[in-house]
Amino acid sequence: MRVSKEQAAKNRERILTAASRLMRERGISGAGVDALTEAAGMTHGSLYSHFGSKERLVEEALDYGIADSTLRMHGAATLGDYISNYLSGSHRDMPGRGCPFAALACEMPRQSGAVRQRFTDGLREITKRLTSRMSRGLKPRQRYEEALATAASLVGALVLARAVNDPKLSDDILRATKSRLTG
Amino acid sequence: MRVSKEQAAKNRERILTAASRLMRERGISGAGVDALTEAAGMTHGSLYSHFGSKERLVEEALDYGIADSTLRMHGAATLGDYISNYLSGSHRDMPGRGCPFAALACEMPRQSGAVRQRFTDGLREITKRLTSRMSRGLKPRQRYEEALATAASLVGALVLARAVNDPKLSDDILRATKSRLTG
DNA sequence: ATTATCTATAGATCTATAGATAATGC
DNA sequence: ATTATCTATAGATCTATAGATAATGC
Repeated sequence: MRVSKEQAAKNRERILTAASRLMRERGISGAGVDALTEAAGMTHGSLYSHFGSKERLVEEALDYGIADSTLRMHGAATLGDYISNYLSGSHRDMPGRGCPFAALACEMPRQSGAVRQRFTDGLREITKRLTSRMSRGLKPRQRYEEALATAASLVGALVLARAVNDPKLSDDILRATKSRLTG
Repeated sequence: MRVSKEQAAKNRERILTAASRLMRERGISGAGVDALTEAAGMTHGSLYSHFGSKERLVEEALDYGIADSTLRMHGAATLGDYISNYLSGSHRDMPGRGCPFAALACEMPRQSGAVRQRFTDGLREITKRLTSRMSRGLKPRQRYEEALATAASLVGALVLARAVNDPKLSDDILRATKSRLTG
């Protein structure tokens, strides 16, 4: 049943990407070891040989999703583009490929120190990048605060837009926040 | 083992308040039937005689928490007071008695239609009350959008402030959002 | 010889149900 | 007679471990 080093590395990567996605879709506690490995085409045993425990997989998968998410912001031409994209219907409707901060924030208070640390470091990194895009007219401290407030608005809008049952209200939340931030 | 009608009503209420609190602290999926009834001083059997299923208890407990939360906003003298209170360290540190929207939003996408409906109705009600407190100078539609954007900011800030590991960053998130909304 | 993977299984825990118990309330 | 509560237990599901298997890579 053993596979080549190369194939094993690919399998590890597949567990990671599947975990990163499933966690955002079902929540960390909602993504079981079985579902995580099955989504990567394996049985749960291989999770333990690759990662040792679910908790350590969660740590790596969180980093994986955050890195992806940070890259995407780096890719946006302007802050307005990034905000528009973040608050779009397609982002709302694809949590598995979307912002891990919005998808996982609510569960963080109940996660291990190592997991929360990665979430915190990732948020700090995103904030730094947001800060650098804030109005040049402001003092550094003000730009930092603008960045934090913007991050909170974005996450709150996305989380609420996903939570409500009514598509019209959901769209309103996204649109209202967009015009608040860019208008 | 039977108790008086009066006592039974009290017991039902105690399960409700315990559920409303535990759900906010541990999440809906994290609050098991055993923990919920034990916190009310009973065994899990009584949950089923009072509510029929965990899902129906969740519906009622959500309403219970939302009603409480809405009352608290009604009690604030000004919008600024409400915002200050919402973004305080004590609110952040007491999720069990705090805003159910912030505590439960992330789990809503995976809840039953009935539960999401109550969440949605509750958010609409809060939004209506926020709208009525927005600047008189704006058109009704603008006031509604300001209210939605404010709600998103509040929820996002609280959720992120609870998620991060670093008390300083957590305070910064609350403070930055407060000055954005009131300053 | 090493090791990635699978199978089987342990031991918790979760929601739910059935039936017994015993006090209420007619 | 009704019913709130408890006990026992069913059946899923969850994380984790042990041991077997079989192919890799020295």
